[in-house]
Amino acid sequence: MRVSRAQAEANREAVINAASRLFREHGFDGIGLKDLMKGAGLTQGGFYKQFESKDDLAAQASRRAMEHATLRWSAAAAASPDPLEAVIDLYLSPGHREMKGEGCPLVALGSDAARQSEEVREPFQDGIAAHLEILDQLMPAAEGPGDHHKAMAMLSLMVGAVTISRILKDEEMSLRFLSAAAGEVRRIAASRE
Amino acid sequence: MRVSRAQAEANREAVINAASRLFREHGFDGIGLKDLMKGAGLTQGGFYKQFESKDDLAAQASRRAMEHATLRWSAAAAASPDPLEAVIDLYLSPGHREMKGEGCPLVALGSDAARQSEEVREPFQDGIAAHLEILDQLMPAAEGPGDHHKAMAMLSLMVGAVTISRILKDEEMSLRFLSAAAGEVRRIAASRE
DNA sequence: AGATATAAATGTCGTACGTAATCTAAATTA
DNA sequence: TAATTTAGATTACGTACGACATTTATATCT
Repeated sequence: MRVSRAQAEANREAVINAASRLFREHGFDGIGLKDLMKGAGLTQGGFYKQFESKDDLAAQASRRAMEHATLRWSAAAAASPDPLEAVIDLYLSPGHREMKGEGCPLVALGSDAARQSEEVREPFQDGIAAHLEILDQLMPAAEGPGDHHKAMAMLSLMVGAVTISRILKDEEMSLRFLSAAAGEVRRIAASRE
Repeated sequence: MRVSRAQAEANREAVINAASRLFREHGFDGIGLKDLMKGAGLTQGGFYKQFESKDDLAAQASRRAMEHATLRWSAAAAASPDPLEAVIDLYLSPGHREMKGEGCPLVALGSDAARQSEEVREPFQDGIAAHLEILDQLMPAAEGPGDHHKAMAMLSLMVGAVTISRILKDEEMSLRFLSAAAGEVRRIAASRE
């Protein structure tokens, strides 16, 4: 049964949103079209009326996820008198570690993404660039334009730490990775040059 | 057709070695039993005589991969007058970035590993601990016993940087992530306290 | 030589992605 | 408004491949 154009558009959005969560939870290869569509309350059949392929959906869902992550960072930064500390608290926290489906896509899908097509990697690249811009604005001494040396190290450190903290079974060790990373992120931000 | 006990053991080793490479190249869900066995020159039929399940093989292949990675670090460190620099050169290099199948399992499978069973995560945890020990020995001022604060930050930074550098399509940006990470790893190692 | 262990072949059953036919209601046109 | 066209959604299907089990033949070991 056909639905209104507006409804169809809403359905498409729902599929992208569901996929952006489900891919993060199960990996790109860990979930099929049937369950992706079911996650949006639809059936598999209509999929190819909305998307070219699973890869196409993966690219759109990745973009959505990266944009949400960027927004979370800038919202947290804007809402706090100490923006850098707000981002650190948000990201290097046990809460974020548990948010596999809603957390940072670089953590949930980073090693997966490296194996994907260029269409899927592109939104990751754009999101990474956006994260670097935010990090640069959080630092006291602005860097040279387009340098991003410190921001790159901070982002790498944060992504690596949460990734490792999700692997570890040892809860204490997992938490120590997060706080060690938090300490060094602060140090990098504060360092001059 | 049966083969000698020694041959059977060699076959099992070959499967584990092939799997440790193939899982890193394709992800745990990205390759099936048939191709894993073919990678060792065998057919699928004999699989369950050698392994309990795919998960069992994933755990053994992950352990093999992490142990190899640990050995590569200590070998590089032992062979150089500047051990820390040797590890940095080995790890934060374009060469390692391209070695998806033979490189660090934390980079190739990090976000995958976080979704796996405890049997698979355990070898990752053991390998992470071994890496921390090596890093601590590379630093001028030894840390308090069992602290590993700086080593944790260094490992997180290195893993995150190579992961991100593999995602990026922009070659220059990818290289800058690696050298930014190298610079900050040196800085962390040199920092006192 | 006989018992046994093992690799290979084959089978099962579920699910993967993608396609096609069908249905229904919205959109378009007259 | 009524007739026609178009398009979103559903069910069903096809082919391939997923993990895992069973059977078969043969080479090794007692």
